[in-house]
Amino acid sequence: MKLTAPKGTKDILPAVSDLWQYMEEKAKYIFDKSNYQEIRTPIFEATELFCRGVGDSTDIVNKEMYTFIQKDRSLTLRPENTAGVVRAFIEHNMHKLPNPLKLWYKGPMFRYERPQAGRQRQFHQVGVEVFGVKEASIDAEVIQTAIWFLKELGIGGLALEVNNIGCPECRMSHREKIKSSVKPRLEEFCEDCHVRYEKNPLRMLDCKNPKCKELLANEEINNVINEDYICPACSEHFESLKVYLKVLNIDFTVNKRLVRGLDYYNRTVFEITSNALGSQNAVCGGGRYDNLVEMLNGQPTPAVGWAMGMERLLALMNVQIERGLDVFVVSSDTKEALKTVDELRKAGYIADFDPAGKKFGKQLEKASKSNAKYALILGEDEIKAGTYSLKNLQTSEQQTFPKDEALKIIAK
RNA sequence: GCGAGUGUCGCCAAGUGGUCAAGGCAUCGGUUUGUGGUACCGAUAUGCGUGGGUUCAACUCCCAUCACUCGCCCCA
Repeated sequence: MKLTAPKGTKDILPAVSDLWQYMEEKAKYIFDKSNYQEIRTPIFEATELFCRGVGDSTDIVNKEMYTFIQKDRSLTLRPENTAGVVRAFIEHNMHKLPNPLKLWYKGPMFRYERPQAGRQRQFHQVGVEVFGVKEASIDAEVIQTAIWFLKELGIGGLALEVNNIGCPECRMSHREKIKSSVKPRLEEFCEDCHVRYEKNPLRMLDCKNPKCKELLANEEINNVINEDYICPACSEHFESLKVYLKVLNIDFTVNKRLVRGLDYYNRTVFEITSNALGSQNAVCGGGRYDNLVEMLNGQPTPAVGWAMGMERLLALMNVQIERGLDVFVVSSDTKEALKTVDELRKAGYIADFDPAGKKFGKQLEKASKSNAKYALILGEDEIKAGTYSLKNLQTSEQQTFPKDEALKIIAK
C-alpha cells in the first residue's frame, strides 16, 4: 500500500520552504518592532476549553474538531489558538504582568473539513492577542499591525471590513428583534437558518443561501438589521475606532452583516479579504473578546486579536527568493575539500563541495548549477603552494591567491 | 454531509480500441580523466491510480474503489 499524507494535509517541500521562512521572518520583524512577544501553546488542549471558549453553537466545535480520548480525558487538536492563549494567560496569572500584554503566535491548526482551494485540515495561522486594554485605540493598532504585515509581504488588492456587534447586553435585545422580525416567514428559511434561529440568530444575517438572502432583503427585516441597535457605550467605541483608523490612513468599509463564526467576539469584529483567492477569500479575521477571559474563569480582562491563514498568505505572495552559494570547493582531494569547506562555513560563507569526489569537470558543473558565485579550486598545485584559485563563475575569470586574500575576495 | 471534475515517468504532458506508450523540463552517463554554465550523443514507465468486466485486442469502452482538485456549508 502506498503511503500518502492524510487528506487535507500537505508537506512543505524545499521548493517553498524558503518562502515560508521569508514570511515568518517578516512576521517576527513586525511583531518585534511593535513590541509583541511570542507565545507557544500546546497543539492539543482539553476538549472542554474549545467547547467553552470557541462556543457550542459554532461549526468549529460542532463538526470540525479532531477529538480523541486518552485515559478518560477528552483532548482536541486545536482548531484555533485564541482559546489556548487565553487558557495560558489565566493559568500563568498573566494579568499581573505589565499592561497591556501583547502576544503573537504561529503554528498549525486542525479542522476536520472537506479540503478545497485555500482550505486544509492541517493549516497554519499567525496571529496576535492583546490583553488588558478596553480602548478602541488598541483595536486600531492591532488592525494596523495586520495591514503592515500584509503590505510587507507585498500583498495587494485587499479590503478591510469592520463592524461592531455590540456587547452581550445590547446584542441580546438585537437578537430578539431579529427573531421577531424573521418569525412570520421562518418556515421559508433554509434548514441551517432554523438552527441558527434558535442558537445564534445573528448568524442568519450572512447566510449565503439565495432564498434566505432574498427573505432578508425584505424591508421590515432589513430595517431591523440596519437599525443602530448597539448601546451608547458600544457605539462610542465604534466611532472612536473609525477615527483611529482614519488617523492611520486605513481604508475600510462598515459591513453591518459581518458577524463572524466564533462565539467569543463582542464589539469590534473585522475581516480582511482578497479578491485573488477564490471562494475562501478571508486572509485575516479578528475582533474583540472582552468576556472570554472571565468566561474561562480568569480575572475579567478585555482583549482583542486576529489570525491569518498562512497558506492563504503564501498564495498571495509574489516573491522570488534567490538561493545561491558564495563558494563551491572543487578539489581532487576530498580530505582537503572537506576541511576547506568547514573553514569557509565557519568564516561565515555559504559553502559546499562534491562529496562524491567526481571528476574535475563534473565538480565544476556542480559548482555552476549550485548557483555559486565562485568556484574555489584546490588542486595539487594549490595544495602544495598553500593557495586558493578562485574562478568567478559569471565572468569565468580565474586567479590564484594566498588563502586569506582569497577569502577577502569572496566576501566582496 | 452534498454536488462537479481529474488521475499516463520526479515535474509538465501527447496518445482516446490494434506495431516498440510521443515530446519537453529535471536527473544520470559520455563527447571533455585540472576548467563549468551552451552544444551534441546516450540512459531512464514490462507499464498508463487500484481491482474487476467487455473484446481476438484496452491507456483508450463499462462497473466499482481509492486518491486528488474545485464548489456548497463554514472559516484563516
